[in-house]
Amino acid sequence: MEEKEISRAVISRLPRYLHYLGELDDRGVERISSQELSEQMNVTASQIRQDLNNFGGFGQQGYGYNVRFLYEEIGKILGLDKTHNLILVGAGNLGQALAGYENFGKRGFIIRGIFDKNERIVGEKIRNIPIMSMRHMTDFVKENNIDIAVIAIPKLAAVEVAEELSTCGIKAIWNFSHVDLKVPQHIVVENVHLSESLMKLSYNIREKECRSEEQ
Amino acid sequence: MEEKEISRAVISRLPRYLHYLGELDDRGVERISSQELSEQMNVTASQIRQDLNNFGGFGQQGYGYNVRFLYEEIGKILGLDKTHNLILVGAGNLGQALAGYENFGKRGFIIRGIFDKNERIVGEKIRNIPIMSMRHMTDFVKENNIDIAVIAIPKLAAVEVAEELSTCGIKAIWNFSHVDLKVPQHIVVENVHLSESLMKLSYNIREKECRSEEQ
DNA sequence: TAGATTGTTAATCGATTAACAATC
DNA sequence: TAGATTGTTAATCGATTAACAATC
Repeated sequence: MEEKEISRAVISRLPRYLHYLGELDDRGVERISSQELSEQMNVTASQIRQDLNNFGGFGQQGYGYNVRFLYEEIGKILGLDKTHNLILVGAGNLGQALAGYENFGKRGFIIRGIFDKNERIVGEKIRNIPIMSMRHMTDFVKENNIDIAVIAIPKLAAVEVAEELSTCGIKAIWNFSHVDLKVPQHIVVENVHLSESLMKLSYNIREKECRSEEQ
Repeated sequence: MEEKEISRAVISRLPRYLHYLGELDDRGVERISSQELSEQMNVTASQIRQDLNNFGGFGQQGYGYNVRFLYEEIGKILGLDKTHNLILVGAGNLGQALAGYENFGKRGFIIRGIFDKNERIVGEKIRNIPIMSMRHMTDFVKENNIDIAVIAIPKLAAVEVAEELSTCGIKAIWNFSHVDLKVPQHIVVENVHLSESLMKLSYNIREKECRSEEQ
């Protein structure tokens, strides 16, 4: 639909707009100006208007933005108006944590099946979702219209699983393993590298200490 | 130590350099040029050299970089040469997953205690780390030289906990709750907002579909 | 109509890439 | 010394901010 490619930076701010608009809506706020929103979110009003105008004019001069309307439009931009079928690969601690997240379901991300290489837990259920054998993963993906695979297994296994998934029509991989997966271009990969996040935190501690010592 | 502020973008690439250098070292590679590394990592050689030279000259003209040496220097920059004492707030699925991550310990991030508001599990242990009552959290932080608190609880509780933590000498918060915490300036906050990551993924699926339809 | 606030263009700022002199 | 590759300066590109005309 859209012509020009929209920058990563803009996209990564959309969920945060959605979040704040959702809260405003919950509090019964009907309209908001870019100025007000910018103060709450600690960004510039100009940035908000620029970001939104990548996707169209959602506001009205002299009025601002309708909170509910903007919330829903951003939801649509992010594809939250559609249901996504997920599988979860890896029923370890992290996998279980992800399976337990109720928010995902609310946003239309539904886990349809869990796969684990440990045959002893195959047949069990987590949150009423069956754990199945890895052998059946690709067939399950094909037969159940699965869009997204969540990879929550160690990195060596992750590389193999990503390869298998590449061949069976998956659209995206949400990767929690600490490795850069190589997949065909038509598959989207979104990485959550927790240890990288923790290292950034560590850097910032050190940096802040140095700074305060200087003074 | 360093004079000029180093940009977020640079910092967020350091863990990835570390990762690749670690793998090279494991494979016994002794030296590497920015050119070679750039090909493996899918970035420009120029960017690698620019990034590194924010922190000093780690290479040698005509030779390149010593893998082991660079690995350790980046580790130091990221503060991985020091041990960090952590507490984990929230012993739910996510908390347990985080407690189980052996990689963190290897990098010097040691979880010293777990806190949960569910008094029934207080006294139990996860990976040999005791679960304690929330009432004792601030004292524990003070007495055990805790630098980092990992917040893995729902957002309402998270806001309160962050406030408590602000008063007892914590240096940083690793925040997994879906809320922007407001803490004093001297405290570092690093957010892991999983639902935002999933929304970005969702956007990219939609975007890629539109693009392929166009052709 | 007057006031407010958007949408959008122009200016600025910062980050990335290219180029090359320095040097191992 | 010749070749390679860094460290660093300059050029380009992109993203953010400022400004303001359009318009509700």
